[in-house]
Amino acid sequence: MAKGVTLRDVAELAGVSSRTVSNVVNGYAPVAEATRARVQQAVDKLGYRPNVLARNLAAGRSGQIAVVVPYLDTPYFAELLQGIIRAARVQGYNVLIDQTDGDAEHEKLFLGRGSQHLLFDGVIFSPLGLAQSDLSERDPSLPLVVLGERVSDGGFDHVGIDDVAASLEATEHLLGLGRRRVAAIGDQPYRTGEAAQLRTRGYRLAHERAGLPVREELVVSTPRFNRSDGATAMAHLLDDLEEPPDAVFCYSDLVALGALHTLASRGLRVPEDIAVVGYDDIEDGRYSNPPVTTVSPDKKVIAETAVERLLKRISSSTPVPGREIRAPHRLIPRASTIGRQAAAADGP
Amino acid sequence: MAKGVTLRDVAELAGVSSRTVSNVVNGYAPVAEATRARVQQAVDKLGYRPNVLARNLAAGRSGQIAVVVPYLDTPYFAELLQGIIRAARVQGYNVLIDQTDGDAEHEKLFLGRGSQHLLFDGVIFSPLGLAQSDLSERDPSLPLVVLGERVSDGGFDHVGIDDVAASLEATEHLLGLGRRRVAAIGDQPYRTGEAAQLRTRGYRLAHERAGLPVREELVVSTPRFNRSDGATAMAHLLDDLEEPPDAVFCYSDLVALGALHTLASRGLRVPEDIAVVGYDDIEDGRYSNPPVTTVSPDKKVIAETAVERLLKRISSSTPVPGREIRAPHRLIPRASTIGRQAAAADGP
DNA sequence: TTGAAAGCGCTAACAG
DNA sequence: CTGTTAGCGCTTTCAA
Repeated sequence: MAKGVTLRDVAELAGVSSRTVSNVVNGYAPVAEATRARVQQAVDKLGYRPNVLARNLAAGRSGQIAVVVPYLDTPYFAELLQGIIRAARVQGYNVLIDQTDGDAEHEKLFLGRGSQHLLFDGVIFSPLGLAQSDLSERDPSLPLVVLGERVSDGGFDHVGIDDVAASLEATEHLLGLGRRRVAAIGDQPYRTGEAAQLRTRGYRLAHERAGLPVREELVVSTPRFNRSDGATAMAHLLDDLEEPPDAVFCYSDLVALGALHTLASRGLRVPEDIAVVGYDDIEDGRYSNPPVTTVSPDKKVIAETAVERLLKRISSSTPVPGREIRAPHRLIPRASTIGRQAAAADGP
Repeated sequence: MAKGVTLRDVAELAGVSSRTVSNVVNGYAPVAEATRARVQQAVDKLGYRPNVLARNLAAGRSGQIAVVVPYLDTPYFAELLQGIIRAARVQGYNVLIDQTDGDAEHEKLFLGRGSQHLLFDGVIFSPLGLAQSDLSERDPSLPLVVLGERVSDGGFDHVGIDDVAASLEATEHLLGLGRRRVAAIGDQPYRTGEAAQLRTRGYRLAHERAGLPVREELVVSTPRFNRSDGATAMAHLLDDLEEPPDAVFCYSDLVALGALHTLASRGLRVPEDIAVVGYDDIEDGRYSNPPVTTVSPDKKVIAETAVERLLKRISSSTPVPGREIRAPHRLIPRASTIGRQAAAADGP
C-alpha cells in the first residue's frame, strides 16, 4: 500500500502544492496551522514516507558518512565504531562501514572515491596499509578525518592520543615498579609503522629519563597488533634470550593478551615473574586473567570529536584548515603489574 | 575539477547522446567499438564519475543493505559483521550499520523503515529486544533475514544454528567428563529470551538422556550475555549455594570469560575445581587463561547465507517463502574442560 | 546501434 | 504563507 505514495499524491489529496507538503514534512518555513494539519492528515492517511534517495539527489548530499577501518573484529575498532555510530545518528547521519583488511590498494580506492561518488559526504579513516605520504594523493574535495597516530600535513583533521606521552607513562610505570628488563612488543620499523614508532619513542624516552640503557634485544617487532603476534613475540623473548625480561610493554591489549597466553602456558606468574602492560583498554583486558594494566584512550571523545570535525568539514563551504586533535588518555593499573591484592584494594 | 561532470558533458564532448554514454559506462547493450572508444576517451578526459545517488533514484534501488545488531562491540557480532560486509561487497552491495542497544522501540523503528524509506534494499536483523511475535508487525515489503535463534513464521528467512543440539552436546561433554553438578548460566525465562530458552532446553535434555536430575538452583538467569553477567552469576553460584557446581555451561563466551574472571579471583582452578564451557567461539576465548571450550557456530556460513538469501529476496519480484536455515556448528574442547595437557596434545 | 525525451521523487529559486 | 517550476543526474521506453 504505502508503496509509491509520492509528495504529489499527498499534495493533491490535501489540496495544496507539493512545495507546501515538503515544507510540512521537513518542518521548514512557517506553514499555517490549518494547512499543516490538513497536510499531516493526508500524509497519515496515505501512509506517505519520503523517498530518501530522491531527497538526497535533490539536496546534493547523501546524509551518510563512511567509516573505513582495517578490521571490524578488532575490539578497539568495534568499540570506537560504536561511539561513531551513536554520534553520527544524533546528527542525522547514517554510517556506512568498510573494512580494508589493511590492504593499501583498498584503502586508496576509498579515498579516491571512484565509483562511490557522492554516496557518502565524508570519511573517517583509520589507515593501516597506507603511510602518511599516501594520504596526500587523495581526492581533496572529500571531507576527511583520520584516526590514529599519524601526523597530518593539512587538508584533513587528525584525531588521536599523544602516543609518545602515553608510552612514556606506561614504561615509567614498569620502571617505577623496579623492573629493569622491560621489553617492548609491537615495534614496526618500516614506512607504514608510524604509530608503532611513536610508542617505541616513548619507551626509549622513559629509559633515557631514568638513566637506563635500552637493550635492543628486548624491543620486538610484530607485523600486526594481534593476539597471535603477542603470543609469538612473548615466546621469542622467553626462548631465545640469555636472560628473559621481567616486564613487557605491549603496543595493544590484544598483544598483551597474546603474551599472557604464552606466559600462562609456560607456567610463569604475572606479575611476579613478568609484569605486563597493554594499550587500548578494550573490555577483554578488564576480564582477563589477570586483568591487564593498560593505556586507556578516551574512545568516546575520539569518536565524538571525529564525527564533529567531519560534519564541520562537510557543511563548510570554504576549506577548513587541518587540525591535530589530541584526545585524553590515562594509565589504568591492574593486576598484571601491581598484583591482585593491590588491584583489588584499588576498588572495582 | 572532476566535480560536477555529468553524463551530458561527456555525451557532448564525445558527440553522442547521453543514452550511449550510459550504455558504455554500465557495459550495457551492444555499442559499436568505435563509439565506445570515443566515449571512453571523453570519460577519461573529463574525469567523469557517475553520481550514485542519481543512478539509484532512477533505478529505484539503493544498492545498500542494512545490518541491525544490538551491540557492535560484542565480539560475536563484530566477527559476523565482518563476514557480512565481505559477502555483500562481492555482490556490489554496501553495508549500512545500525546498533539498537537492544532497545525494542529502536528495533521496531528499523523494521517499519519510517524515514529511511528506500535507503536500503533489505535488512539483516539480529533481534534482542523484540520477540518473535513483534516481527510480524513489520513492513512486509521490506526484504528481511533474521539472525539468531528464533523460529520464523514465514515472510522472512532465518539463519542460525541448532541451539538445542549444540547445547545438548556441550552439556553432554561436561557430563561425559564425570561432572555431576553442572550449572547453566544465561537462561532468560521471559518473552524475548527465546534463544536462551533453547539452550536451556538442550541442557535439560542432556540430563534427561543421562538419567540425571536437573538441580534447578544450578540454572542461573542473566539479563544479558556479557562478561559482567557471567562474573556476577558465577559469584552467586559460589557464594550462595550449599554445594558449589563442578562445571558450568555458559550461554556465551563472554559469560564464560566473566565466570573465569570470578573463578580466578577466588583462587579456584579451571578445570580441576570447575570446568567451563562457552558458546560462540570468539577469538578472546582462544587466548584466555585457560582457553575456553566452546560451541563454535560456522560464522562464515551464517554470514554468507544471510547475504545470499537477502539478495535473493531483493531481486525476486514474487514473494519468496520464508525458510529456516541451520548453519553447522561443532564443539571445540579446550583447556577449560579437558585441561592444559590434554588440550596441548590435541594440537595447536 | 543510437537519439530524443520522459520521468524517478524531491528541493528550492522565484514569484505572487 | 503558498503555488509554479525548473532542475538534481541518471535510466529507459520508444522511435528512427
